[in-house]
Amino acid sequence: MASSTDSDSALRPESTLMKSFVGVADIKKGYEGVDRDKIARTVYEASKDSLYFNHQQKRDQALTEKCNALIERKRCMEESDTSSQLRHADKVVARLKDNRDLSQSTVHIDCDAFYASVEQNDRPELKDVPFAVGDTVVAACNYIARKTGCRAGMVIAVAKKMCPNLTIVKPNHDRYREVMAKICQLMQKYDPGYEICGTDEAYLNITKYCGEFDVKPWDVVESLRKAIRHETGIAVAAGIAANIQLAKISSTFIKPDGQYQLPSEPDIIMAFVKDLPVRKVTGVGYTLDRQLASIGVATCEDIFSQRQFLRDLFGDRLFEFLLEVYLGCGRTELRATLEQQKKSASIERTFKETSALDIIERNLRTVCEDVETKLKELNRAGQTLTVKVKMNDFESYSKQTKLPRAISSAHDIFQHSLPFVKATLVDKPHQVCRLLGVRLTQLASKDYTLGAAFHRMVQKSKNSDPEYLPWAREKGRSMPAGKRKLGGNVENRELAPRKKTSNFATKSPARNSVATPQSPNEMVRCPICDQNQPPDNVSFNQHLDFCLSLSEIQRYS
DNA sequence: GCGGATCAC
DNA sequence: TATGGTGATCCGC
Repeated sequence: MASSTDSDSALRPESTLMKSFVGVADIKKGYEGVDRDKIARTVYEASKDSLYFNHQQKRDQALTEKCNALIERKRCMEESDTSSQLRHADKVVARLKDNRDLSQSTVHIDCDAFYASVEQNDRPELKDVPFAVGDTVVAACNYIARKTGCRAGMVIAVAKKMCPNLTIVKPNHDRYREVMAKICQLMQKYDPGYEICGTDEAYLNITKYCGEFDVKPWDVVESLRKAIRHETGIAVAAGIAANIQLAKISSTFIKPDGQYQLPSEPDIIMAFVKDLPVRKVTGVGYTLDRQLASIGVATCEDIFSQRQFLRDLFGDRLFEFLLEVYLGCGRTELRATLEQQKKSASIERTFKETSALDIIERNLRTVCEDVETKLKELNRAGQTLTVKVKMNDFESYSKQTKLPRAISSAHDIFQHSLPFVKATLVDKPHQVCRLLGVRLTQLASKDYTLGAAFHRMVQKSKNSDPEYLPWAREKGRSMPAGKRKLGGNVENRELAPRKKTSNFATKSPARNSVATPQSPNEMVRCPICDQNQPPDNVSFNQHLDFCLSLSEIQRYS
């Protein structure tokens, strides 16, 4: 194992490290006939002395060890009796077969080299030159560039080495969103419950549409593709199959342009999947592919022949997933994009490496402000905070904490994040920081956060009883000047600016001073503002915090 | 609940 | 001239 780090063996074209440099060029369209060794060598030469290389090497070695452990465990199993595992696997196969639903028509739409296509349409002069869209890292490149080995994920400096006359185009995300919105508009006609996946892919279930208008899936997809082509100039590949996993594979079959329909018959599906490399299946990435390969699973058919080992080696979830892959099972219900609600909001940013605390603090503050902006757009606040710090050596550390209540202001996020960042820096004294990230999860509707409660109260006081606010009642004051605009805004904005109200949310007053109601159906009267409140613990305590802090605001305004 | 990993795009 | 950002999920503890 240790010998795998020897420089000569690592340099061999077949070494796993070199394979990792080839990256997605291994499986993507446009790289047929491209010299993979050349890609690997160029990447290697360009990065061999960097800290990034060391990190990659470390990861590669860890994965190699994991694979060796799998091989060893499989050998142990082979020496013992695996008949019960085999029986179990067959039982699961039978169950999955029984539950298989082949009645639906699902479609996968895949925009060809999306960013590159959009740019090429907007700037015809790019048509005949190799170019890549990206900013330090290639996000997408056209087919001319792919021929030279340029690929997504490659550092632009390296891509230029592979392709000296490569033109670089800065990404224009607003424009891509605009084009995608147009495409969505067209898809809506066939399935309003369509599901967007990333920036350039989508799934549809057109079963209902086909039934209603008595049309064939093939024809529906043909007109959809034509419409997209006509309206946006983008070529799309489409796969039609019984579920979205199969539809996706089908579309990559026909890429970059065209459509492919996989008949919904068990035998045909199984034959279609049989020789497919598992790496082509969504959900099987680089690492899982290597682990599977180490125990003799390269194609979907191999999953079946090794089925008695998979549960012990990979766990229940993965075991069942793999059997589904073998059978060609998949999802047919879509998660409608229009109704989907986000589960997290995060920002992470790489910057010029530094160990200066003041700069790091400034960067953290910026990150927190951007998270605040994002939460505002979602009208959400998050109760679980995750802070991430990546060091110079590309090792990253994260800390997750569940907060006593949901937060959303940059100030609050910053206050909670800073201690962890500081602790990490102290922990790794010789290291330099290169990235900071902040994520909020457990997103709660902003209706139950302080800012929104404030907003509602202001609305109420404006619309009905001007004497409603406690401080107004007591002292006859109007709204603090800085907050006045809140009342008139359409969107639920959070309290801003921060300065005057800094202890509004940070210093949280005693939260457990009042007994909470027992009966779930009764409203409960707040002892401070005298208004009825919803009876559940969480929102009641939040309301209480809020009312208590109003007196603070009053003091400072 | 927490931390690390993986995966997709 | 030098390795991204966002969101989701899973595993093991």
